[in-house]
Amino acid sequence: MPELPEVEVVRRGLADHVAGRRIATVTVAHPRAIRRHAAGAADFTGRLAGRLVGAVRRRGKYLWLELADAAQDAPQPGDDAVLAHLGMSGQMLVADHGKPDEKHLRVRVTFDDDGPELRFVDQRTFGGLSAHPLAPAAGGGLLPAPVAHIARDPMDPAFVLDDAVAGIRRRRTGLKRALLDQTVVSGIGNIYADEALWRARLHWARPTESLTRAQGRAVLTAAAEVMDEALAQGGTSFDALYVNVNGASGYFDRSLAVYGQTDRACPRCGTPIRREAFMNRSSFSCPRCQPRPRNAHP
DNA sequence: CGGGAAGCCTGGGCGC
DNA sequence: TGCGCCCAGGCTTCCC
Repeated sequence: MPELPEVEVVRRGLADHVAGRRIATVTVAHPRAIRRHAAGAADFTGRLAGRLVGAVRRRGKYLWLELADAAQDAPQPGDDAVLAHLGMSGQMLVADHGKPDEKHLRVRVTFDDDGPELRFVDQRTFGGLSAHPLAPAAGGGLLPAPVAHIARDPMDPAFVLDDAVAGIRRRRTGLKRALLDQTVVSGIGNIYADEALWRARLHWARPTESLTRAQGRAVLTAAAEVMDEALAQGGTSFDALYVNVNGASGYFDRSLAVYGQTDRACPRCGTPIRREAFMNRSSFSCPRCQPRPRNAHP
C-alpha cells in the first residue's frame, strides 16, 4: 500500500520523467478517478491541455504537479496544479505509446514531445486525480485546497518533531489512531504505524493522554527512521519507464518486523507476533515488547 | 468541534 | 469447479 515512502518514490519518478514537458491531451477513461474534481471531466482535461508541467511536490501521501505556461514562470497563487492521491492501489506509470493499456487504466496524459505518456492506473479506485488552484498556506508555501489541512510529514525539512508530539498528546484517543490522523502528522499508514510502535515498544491502544513526551518523540522518530529505510530500498526498484508503485512497499516487505508477520518470531525477543482487530482491520505487534496497557483506549 | 464509524472499491484467497 | 465470503485499507462524509 502506498504510504509516504512509496509516494515519494513516485514523486521522484515524475520529477525525472514528466517535469518540464508540455501536456498535449488528457483522456479520462473512468470518471470515478476524477470524482474529486467537482467541475467534471471536461473541465479537468481542459485545465491540463497545453500546460507545461513544473515542479512535482508532495505532502504526506498527496502529490501534485504544478502547471505553468512557460518554463521560466514561477508558481503564483491561483495557478493550477494537478493533485494526485494513490489511495490503496493507484499507480503512476510512464509508458511508451505502443504499450497495451492496463486493465485498470483510468487517465491517460500525452505530451507534445511524443515521448512516453503518463498513465494513472488504479484497480480499486480509492485514489484519483483533480485540478486545483494553488493558495498560500498558513505555514508558508503554496498548496492545493485539499492539502491545506494535511500536516507536514517527517521528511519535510520544516517538520518540527516536538510540535507533532504536542499534537499527538493533545488528542484524546488511542496512539495508533493519532499516528494515522493526517492532520497531526502525515504520511503514516497502517504498515509504518505498526512498525514505528514496535520500534518504540508501545501498544497501539495506548491512550494519548498518558503518553510521555519522550515516548511521543520515540514513536515519531521511529516512524521517520523506518520510512527513511523503506525509501532507501524502494528507490532502488524503479527503472526509466516505470514510476514505481507496485502495490506493496517495494522491497521493504522483507524488512518488516511485525506488519503481516502473524505467528512469526519477534525479531527482538522471539515471541510470536500477534494480530488484533483494529478499526475493522488489523494491528500487528509483539505481546512481550508491546504489552497491552491496563488503560487501553477502546 | 472533536472523535468515531460507515461507505467507497475490486481481486486474491479460502472454505465448502 | 464454482460460488460466496472475507480481507486489504486511506479518506470523505456523516452522526453524536
